[in-house]
Amino acid sequence: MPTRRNPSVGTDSGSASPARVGRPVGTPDGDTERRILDAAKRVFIRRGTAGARMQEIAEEAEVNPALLHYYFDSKDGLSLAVFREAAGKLFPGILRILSSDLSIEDRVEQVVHHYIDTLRENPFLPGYVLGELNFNPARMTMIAGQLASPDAPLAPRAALDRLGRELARRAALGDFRPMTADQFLVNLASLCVFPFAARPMIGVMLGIDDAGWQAFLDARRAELPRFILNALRA
Amino acid sequence: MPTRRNPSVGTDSGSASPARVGRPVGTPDGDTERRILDAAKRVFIRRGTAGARMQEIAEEAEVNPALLHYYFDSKDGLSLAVFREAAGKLFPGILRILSSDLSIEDRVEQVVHHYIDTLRENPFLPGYVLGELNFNPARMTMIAGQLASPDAPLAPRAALDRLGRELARRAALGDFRPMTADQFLVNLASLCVFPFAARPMIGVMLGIDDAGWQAFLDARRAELPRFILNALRA
DNA sequence: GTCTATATTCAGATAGAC
DNA sequence: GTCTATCTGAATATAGAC
Repeated sequence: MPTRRNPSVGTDSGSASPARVGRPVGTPDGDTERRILDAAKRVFIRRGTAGARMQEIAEEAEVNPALLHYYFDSKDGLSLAVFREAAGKLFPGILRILSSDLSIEDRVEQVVHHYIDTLRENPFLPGYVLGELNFNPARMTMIAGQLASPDAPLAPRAALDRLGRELARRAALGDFRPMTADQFLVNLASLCVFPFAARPMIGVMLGIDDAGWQAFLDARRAELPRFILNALRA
Repeated sequence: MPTRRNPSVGTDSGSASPARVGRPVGTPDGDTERRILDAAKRVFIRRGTAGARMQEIAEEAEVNPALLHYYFDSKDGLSLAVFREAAGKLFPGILRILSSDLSIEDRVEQVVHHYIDTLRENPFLPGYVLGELNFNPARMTMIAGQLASPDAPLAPRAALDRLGRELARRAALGDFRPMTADQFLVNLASLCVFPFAARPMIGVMLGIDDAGWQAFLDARRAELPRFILNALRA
């Protein structure tokens, strides 16, 4: 039975320079736990949780398969660690920006730019997270606590209520048409995230290749804030 | 080796009333092939393609597990049949409406109502199709031919070009801000489809239960057309 | 067309040496 | 901490009787 069951992923403050004896040739002596997690991220995102194989992860991490269990106990444990990291990239950003003191106009632009920029670098994140949540909705409540982080000091509901008051204030001023914070958030997330989740579908429907996709994203990044603010306008 | 490898799913014009001998008690003598496909749809959508088990499908269809192979050869064959049907519910509708001769305004409203109404009845469809396409993008090209059906006489690209000309005409009239048909289509699909794919996430973020979700959809169905048309307005 | 029984393959997990 | 060797269970698939 393994001894070191993974307590909770993160920057392990462990022993600085481990013995080099027995380490396979050609393998950089980086933190094994980290290497496994990074490989797992790639494989889980590529194949989905159910489709991923521990074997493939071990190969991609260039470690012995048994080590996955040493560090993460089970496939389920590993997949949870991966999901935590993935969700951590997707959720806190928008909440932080929407909770800020910027004008609604600036918040919209920042959200759009934030999402398009980060998802461009992690294009498969939305598909993975959405898929995972569909097949295993409990995962969402598991990470709910993580949503209100030091990064995003407000819990979602509190942040949304505050946003709703601001929207109502601007509506009273005659700037905006009335809209609940809930619909506003969903509209924003839909327009930013969906295109990435639907990338393969869009590619075929629009008949575009990778270059066309990048151009499409460039245009979208520039146009979307105006589109949203125009929709909001009274 | 099975004899009857499934040629192509559909209303099988097969022998009307099969012999009742040997049929398990309590089982309605409906078309077995159809029963399998319906059960498979439910299971694949619930668990994802990789997570689904032939065993579970057989139980849900109340047929002997070996029959799945008799009718559909392999798990892969069955999953393809399921995906075809699912995609057939998701794609042709929007293309048909967008290709129609209605005003842009009416087309937008019809698309919104069409999607919210059909997805309400099949809430897991988007998550399943998007997930499947993410892990197996080739499936999209496999069904590309199906997109231009008798239902939607135009191929996607042709339909979009026509739509683009109409948008340009209305922009020239000063009705709309300029927008490509590509962005227009993605905006529309995002706002209609994403909320269903993200249902579990939204439930937690907004802190709503099933009743709250239905109310949210009611509001959305009513507001979304105006939101979109307002965004489009010059 | 439907069933029982079984072959085969493979994945996740563990024991125990080093 | 890392390795080899192996167990165990499960899942897809097929053979062949009826």
